[in-house]
Amino acid sequence: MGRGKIEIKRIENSSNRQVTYSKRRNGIMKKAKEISVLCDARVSVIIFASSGKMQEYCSQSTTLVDMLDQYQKLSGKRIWDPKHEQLDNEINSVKKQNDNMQIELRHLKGEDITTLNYKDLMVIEEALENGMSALKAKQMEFVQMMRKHNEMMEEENQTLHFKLRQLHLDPMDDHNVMETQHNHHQQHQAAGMYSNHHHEAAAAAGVSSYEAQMPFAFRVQPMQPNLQERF
Amino acid sequence: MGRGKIEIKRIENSSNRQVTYSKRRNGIMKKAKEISVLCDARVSVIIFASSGKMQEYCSQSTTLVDMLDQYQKLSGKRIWDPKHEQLDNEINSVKKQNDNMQIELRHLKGEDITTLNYKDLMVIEEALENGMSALKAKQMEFVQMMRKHNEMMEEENQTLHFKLRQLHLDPMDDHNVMETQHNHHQQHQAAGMYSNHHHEAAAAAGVSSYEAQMPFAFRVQPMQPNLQERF
DNA sequence: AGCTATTTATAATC
DNA sequence: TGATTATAAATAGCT
Repeated sequence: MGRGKIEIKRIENSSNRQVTYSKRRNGIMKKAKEISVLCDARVSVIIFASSGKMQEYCSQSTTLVDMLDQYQKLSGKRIWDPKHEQLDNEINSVKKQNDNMQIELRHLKGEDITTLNYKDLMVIEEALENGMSALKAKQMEFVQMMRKHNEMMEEENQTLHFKLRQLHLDPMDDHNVMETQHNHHQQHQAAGMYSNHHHEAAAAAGVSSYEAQMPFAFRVQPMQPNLQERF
Repeated sequence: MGRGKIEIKRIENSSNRQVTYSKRRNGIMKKAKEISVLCDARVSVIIFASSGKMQEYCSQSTTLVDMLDQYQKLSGKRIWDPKHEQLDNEINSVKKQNDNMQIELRHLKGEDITTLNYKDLMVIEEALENGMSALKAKQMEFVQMMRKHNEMMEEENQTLHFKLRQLHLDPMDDHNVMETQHNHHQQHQAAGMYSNHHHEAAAAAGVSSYEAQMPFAFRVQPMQPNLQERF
């Protein structure tokens, strides 16, 4: 129905194809609307262009889901169920993984091990020992970081002491010294389990006893700001 | 397109309506096929007559389910049952659990701990220590079980030695003694890492040196049959 | 269901 | 793209 008759086969000219697609698609949609009105029918049309663009029509009186539900009933074909099955399988597989991990986790935490044989226990022991040694290595990193930090503080401390001694007659400075020493005690407590490492570091660095007992003194800004929040 | 023009509104004459439905339905299906061939399009048409009768068309190259899947993606509308959503949620929740467990597991194994802060490390350390101590307790159970078993063997051993001494002139018995001692050596090797525990146990029990060097002798049936397979 | 006069869709063209 | 138009196709009303 046009200036010339055409064969029903793929239109090779891509631009012609696009034009024809658009015209005929509109035609189909129009026909779908018409039949649904004229004949009281329910129609669903979904159409994808080769470009991937989609267009749909669904009669006013109904919804796609309703139609598909009825389609399933009448055709006996199952639209939803394969999808359900797929999801069910996925759930089961993931749950299985989950259970296995949970068991492994509980074993590593020393739970539910009463039924294990000796070989299983050996495997767990090895895992725990590996974990523990990696952990200790990481903890040691922190300790080293702390030591280094403290050493720097010691140096700064000494420098500041020296400068202070040169100005020891200024009463304003004396006042400051008292305040900073008060702060220092709070910090020392906050350092918690690492305060003793600090002393070791001081001893190892060969500083005097008096200076070793003055950690963190006179500090205003932390030299490694991010260090604090990691502890 | 017919002998007369018609208005697009419900055809009241039921038999006319039925005839028109049939003709136009065929027309739509034909058009659907044509556009899918001419323009390389994928088309799905589902149509229900007011009588309830259904007819469908779907392009050769595809399936209804595929089209609906793509429809969902492109339109964002949800076709699939609420049940699907439920399943999807379940999958996501289980996967999340899964991920968390995996992370915990890796941490306990000493993996991926470089980014952790000190508090996290302490938590892991505590878990590892708990696990280790539970493990050691369980291992100790095995050792105790083994000790007990060995003690019983020692007793049995002594008894049998005594009985054997009373019969020492019988040449048939002498022959038996040689055979059982041969067996005993094989068993001793098979005991593996626990052979030394056995000796300790024997020493702790206060048995004589000679008897301590004769473990598992003369045994025909294991006294705790299930013990074997747990090692 | 077929037929056919007529309307409608659309291929070619601008 | 969009409009036009000659022509093919669809189909309403009839049998």
